[in-house]
Amino acid sequence: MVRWQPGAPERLQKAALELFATRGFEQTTAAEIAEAVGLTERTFFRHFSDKREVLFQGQQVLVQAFLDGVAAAPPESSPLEVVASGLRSATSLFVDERRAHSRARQSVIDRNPGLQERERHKMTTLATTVADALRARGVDELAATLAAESGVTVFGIAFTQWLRDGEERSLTAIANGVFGELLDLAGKAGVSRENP
Amino acid sequence: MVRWQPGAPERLQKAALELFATRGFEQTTAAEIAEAVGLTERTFFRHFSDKREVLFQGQQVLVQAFLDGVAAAPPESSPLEVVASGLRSATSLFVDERRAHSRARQSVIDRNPGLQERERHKMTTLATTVADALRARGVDELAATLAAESGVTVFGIAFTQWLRDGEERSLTAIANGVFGELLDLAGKAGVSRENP
DNA sequence: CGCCTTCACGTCAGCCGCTGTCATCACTAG
DNA sequence: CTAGTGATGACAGCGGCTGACGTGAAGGCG
Repeated sequence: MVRWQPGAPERLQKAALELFATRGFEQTTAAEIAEAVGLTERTFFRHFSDKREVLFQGQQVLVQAFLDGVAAAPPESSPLEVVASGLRSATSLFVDERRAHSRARQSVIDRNPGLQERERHKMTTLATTVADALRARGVDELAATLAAESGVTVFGIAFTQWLRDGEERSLTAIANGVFGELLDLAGKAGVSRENP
Repeated sequence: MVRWQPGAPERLQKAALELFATRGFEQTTAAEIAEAVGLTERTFFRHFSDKREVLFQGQQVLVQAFLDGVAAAPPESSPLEVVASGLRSATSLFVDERRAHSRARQSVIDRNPGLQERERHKMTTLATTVADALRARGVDELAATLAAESGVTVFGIAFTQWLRDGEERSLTAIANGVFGELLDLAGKAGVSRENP
């Protein structure tokens, strides 16, 4: 006789998403989530540092994918080219089968300011980590920060588009387009700066 | 005989910053802040929606300044040029006399993850507002979002540099340099994209 | 002058997020 | 068989935050 069912964190995450989707985030207590899978509130907080985190655990694989892409870039690449490589690696994680789940999750986040705060925080963490990786490649601090932040911005915009109703392109394709648009915008502003 | 001293929100903000700086954010209760200025915890939460907000009220003037700069840009400007105009307007708010206060405030924020989350959230709000202003000028959504987000990123990086020890340039000058570096980075990535 | 409304605040009760502490008990190494 | 190990339960407690209600000074108005 097993004393506990395995996979407590995963079960909690699943139950939390379902409850948040139906009742709303604030109307769901941590104790209710725990009870839904036969655990106690105290155990919930042993697996997740706070109530919001139950929706964000798993972002580490995204960070790692981005980093892998950065590492895969040729040594002579410019900072933004390195970031683009990370972007391709990170976006390739989000295959089409994950779109429905991502939509449900994002819908919950979009309805709660506190969750949006946490999401931005995670993106910032990602940007900081990527910037560190760039500096480790020899990129100076300002360029590294700018390139990393821009890459994460592109990811965020592309991800939002990926979840839109009717969107069928892959996240990688969308991100590539957004990245190109960014270069385009900078190009337009750049020429007018050179010829004022 | 006046029943209450005027300027309760300002007094609370001042006391909060001082207490946060000495004891730390988490070690300071809302009741203590209120008591320090002769008020109750309940009144604290009447002026600030939550404990963190006491450090962020006042960001509205920054948003407005950014918007004013956007509105002041010539109609034929490219999206990033419009954003650069907003950037100049926003950064001009931070005169040298404010540097000490900004440093103290930032020091408190940098020591608490929850406050960092809130700060990022405020920056995102700013970016969204600027993007709306750009779209109102006829910029398409993707370009508006990218340009606004890039502008806020530049602001954030420049602001951090402005607060560094030994830094003596104006925030506007720093932001202008960071903005130029962004265009430069994009230029380098752009040419290699055209000639792969 | 008296009355009445407004408005900023106080008081109180209470929920919930989150934490420290200690006990419990299947499982495992020896 | 015994001594951990590790995930969980039970419980007490603090602090953030809210709703409801009361209170008194300031100001408008007849």
